[in-house]
Amino acid sequence: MQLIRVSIYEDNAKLRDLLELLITNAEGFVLVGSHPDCRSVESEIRPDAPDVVIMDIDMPGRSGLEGVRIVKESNVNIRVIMHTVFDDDDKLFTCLSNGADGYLLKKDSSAQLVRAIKEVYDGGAPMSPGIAHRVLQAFRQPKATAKKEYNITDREQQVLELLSRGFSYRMIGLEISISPETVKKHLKNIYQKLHVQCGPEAVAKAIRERII
Amino acid sequence: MQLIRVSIYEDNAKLRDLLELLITNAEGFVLVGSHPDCRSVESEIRPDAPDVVIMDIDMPGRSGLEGVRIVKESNVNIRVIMHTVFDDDDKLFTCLSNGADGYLLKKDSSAQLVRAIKEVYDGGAPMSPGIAHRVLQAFRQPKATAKKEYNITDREQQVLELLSRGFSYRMIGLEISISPETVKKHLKNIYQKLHVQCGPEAVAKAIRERII
DNA sequence: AGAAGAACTACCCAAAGGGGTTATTGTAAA
DNA sequence: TTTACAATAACCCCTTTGGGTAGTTCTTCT
Repeated sequence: MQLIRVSIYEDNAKLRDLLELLITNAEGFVLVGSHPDCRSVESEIRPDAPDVVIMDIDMPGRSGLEGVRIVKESNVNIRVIMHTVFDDDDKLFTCLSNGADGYLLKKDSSAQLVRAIKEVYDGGAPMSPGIAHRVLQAFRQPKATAKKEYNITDREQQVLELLSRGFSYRMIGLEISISPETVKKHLKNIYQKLHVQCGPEAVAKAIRERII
Repeated sequence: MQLIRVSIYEDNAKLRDLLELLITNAEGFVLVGSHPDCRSVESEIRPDAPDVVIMDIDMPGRSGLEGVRIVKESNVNIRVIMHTVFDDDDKLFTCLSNGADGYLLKKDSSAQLVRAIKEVYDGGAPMSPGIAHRVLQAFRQPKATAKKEYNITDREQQVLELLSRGFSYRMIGLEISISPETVKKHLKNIYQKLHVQCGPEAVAKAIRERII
């Protein structure tokens, strides 16, 4: 069986030593790199040639948020597991959009970390339970929530939707068989309800709040 | 320790029996319901009062896609684990947006299912490795991809971004210190490149294609 | 029964948007 | 060195947008 090549990025020397020990002694792994920060990731990643990178987020000079992006840009096949104390949404989703393949909290056990490395190597996406839950929650449709929040009526939503598809007031009126003046009135109400000034801003807000 | 109340929705009688047996014999669980389809979820969910629901997707009459939505509408605190042979993206993401808390494939082992029930009850989000990977991939930013696709320049992107925030041509010009006429010129080019007719449509497309 | 609000229409008017055209400058690729 | 194109700016001209105001009808809630 092929050994899994693991590289570590972790600024805390004690924890880094611990991780080194863990990887070195675990069955099936070989430690190919261990670095205190991401300042030279670009030049380290080629000689290390890891299969899996364990990446802390909070490091001096250059954070793991950038680190994961750079590693993934150099080679998408390298799996990156974030390993951090942070569990705030901002950092989490930044990591994910930058290409992280897993997200573990430092409070998780060594055994879990070892399992996670195997899992990510096999094409999985290991996450701490709470993290996984937050990720799934991001897919939940607030649905009518935002629409209700702003008191947008069905008709207003329909007008907004047509506006976002490039229809002029006149065309919207023809499409849903009302006067362009009424279309205008609906939009005036929409702008008030969404607290925006104009069409483009309304469309942007409506899309971002999932109203349309 | 509190027993975890589990309810099953599975049309295959053999598998349903197997699941019943599994739940009944596993430590810490109590089986409170077992149904061959979702046709009467609304009326079953109250008397069953489950903590966790195991839900197949492909069932006669009403699919688990609707099932999970209905369960979650009745009570968001009930955790729902999808349990299916399907692993196509469409069904997966429909489940998630309908509120599923976990997603296991039937090829996974009984032990994994038992672990998953405990995990979801504790606020986690158990997923088969391949599923978790697909979920994370959905967060990956195509980033500059769409921008490149349409040949949108940095300046054009910047103008578009300000437009989406409700700035008029004049205000955009003041903001980035160029003439409003130049702003107009940039937008004319943007509309051509994005194949749209007007501001609202451009903003809608730019957001949906992740250009801004 | 009365109040509230959604949906509808209309008019005035000023500001903004958007198509077409032309032209200069700087930078980067061929 | 030519060529291409991003970024800049300006002009004409017409359409569209959006604020203000005022009013009708219909449904729904109290």
